[in-house]
Amino acid sequence: MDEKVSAKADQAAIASPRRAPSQQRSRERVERMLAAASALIAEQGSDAMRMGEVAEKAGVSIGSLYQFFPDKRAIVWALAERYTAESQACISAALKDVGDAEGFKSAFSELVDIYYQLFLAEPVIRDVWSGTQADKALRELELADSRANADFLVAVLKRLRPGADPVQLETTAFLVWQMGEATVRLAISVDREEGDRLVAAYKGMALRELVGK
Amino acid sequence: MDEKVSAKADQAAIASPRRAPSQQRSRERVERMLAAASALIAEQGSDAMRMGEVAEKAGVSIGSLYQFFPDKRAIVWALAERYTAESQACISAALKDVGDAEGFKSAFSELVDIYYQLFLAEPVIRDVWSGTQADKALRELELADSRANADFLVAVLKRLRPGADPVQLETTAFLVWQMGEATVRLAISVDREEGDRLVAAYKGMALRELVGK
DNA sequence: TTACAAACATGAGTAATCCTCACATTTGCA
DNA sequence: TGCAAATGTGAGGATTACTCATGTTTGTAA
Repeated sequence: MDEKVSAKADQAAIASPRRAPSQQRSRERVERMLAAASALIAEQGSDAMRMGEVAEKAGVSIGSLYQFFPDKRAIVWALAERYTAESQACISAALKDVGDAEGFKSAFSELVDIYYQLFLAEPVIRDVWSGTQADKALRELELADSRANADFLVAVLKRLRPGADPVQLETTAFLVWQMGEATVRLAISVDREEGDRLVAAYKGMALRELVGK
Repeated sequence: MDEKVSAKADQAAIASPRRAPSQQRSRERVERMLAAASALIAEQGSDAMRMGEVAEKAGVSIGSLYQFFPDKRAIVWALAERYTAESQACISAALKDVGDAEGFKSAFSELVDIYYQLFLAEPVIRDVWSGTQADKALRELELADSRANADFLVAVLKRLRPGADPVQLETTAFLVWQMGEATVRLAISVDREEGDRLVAAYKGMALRELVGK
């Protein structure tokens, strides 16, 4: 009972540590668990995902699941972290070699497309982020991720527009990036045609904002 | 069991109908239930809200709760619907008498401020919408709400820019409105100073997009 | 090879929680 | 006043996240 109380009091607490898999066998089993969770989330959403189903689909016992994941949220978190790392790598790669405004425009446009395709291909991503608002820890992971991504934008923009006010630049970049994430999430929940229009409209809006008309 | 299966199969199903309160006494009790739920959501979030607590706080039995709300989601839905109605009224009022571009600018700016204040003052609102992505029915309510609000914008913009392409206009208005909601939600989850900056940046961005530079 | 500790695996059981249902009480009205 | 419909109740059924006592496998040092 006292355990439950403390869990409530500190909702943002990171899941208490569990053994990390150190043997080949267990590493493979953990992979299977994550793959099973991913598939189930894609089917029904992370909320409807049942720990028993994850275990069954992964071919492990329920106890093994809890050997490596302290609770249900930790599984979602683990998947979220993977996508976060993936997206950051993708962004830094896309923006690394931008030299002028034209280069930025095409790099940014391509970046948005990649994101859009990623979300279209992996409905799990959206679902992994779905609990974002409800789960404080996930919300903060997402915010940190977004800031990190915006920082890439800021770094590039500072090169392109040396005279601009840094605070203004950071605010704009952060906002534009958040808008991009919101747009993509929105785009994949409407029909494809409208989604494409929305993404295109966002691109124009963002570019006007970031590099002027 | 078969009941459970059907519930899973149709996650978006609106909660099965329950008796609507027809007597004065029960109407008051339902109000108390919603007030209790609202207070609990403000404290701990809708996910942590316990039906037993709602009943206790409202001074009714658990059975009475289920007399009027088929399930937990229905309570959240009921609160969400109220805010939806409120916001629509607020928007239509703010945009009703807009005549020219200048009038639109100030009306829009004021509208955003009102929204921002509303979210700042009522953390329940954010929490009510927090499950939005996970809960299909809520997600669709939010989308419908957003479209309805964007339609107000479209109507005004058609008056201000008669020559513009209607599809383009609708896409932009819908996007800008969604961005606004995302901005406000973002703004209240960072510190006040940054939140203010983000909202201001959004206003500039949206107005440039909607009525040009 | 063998002994042994640490890592790993198991699944029946515990606790928390949503929701039902059989029965009691109150209200509006003929 | 009597009665049907509306409302009120809370113990208990059903589901599910998570634990733990116990058994099995693996790496390793003698």
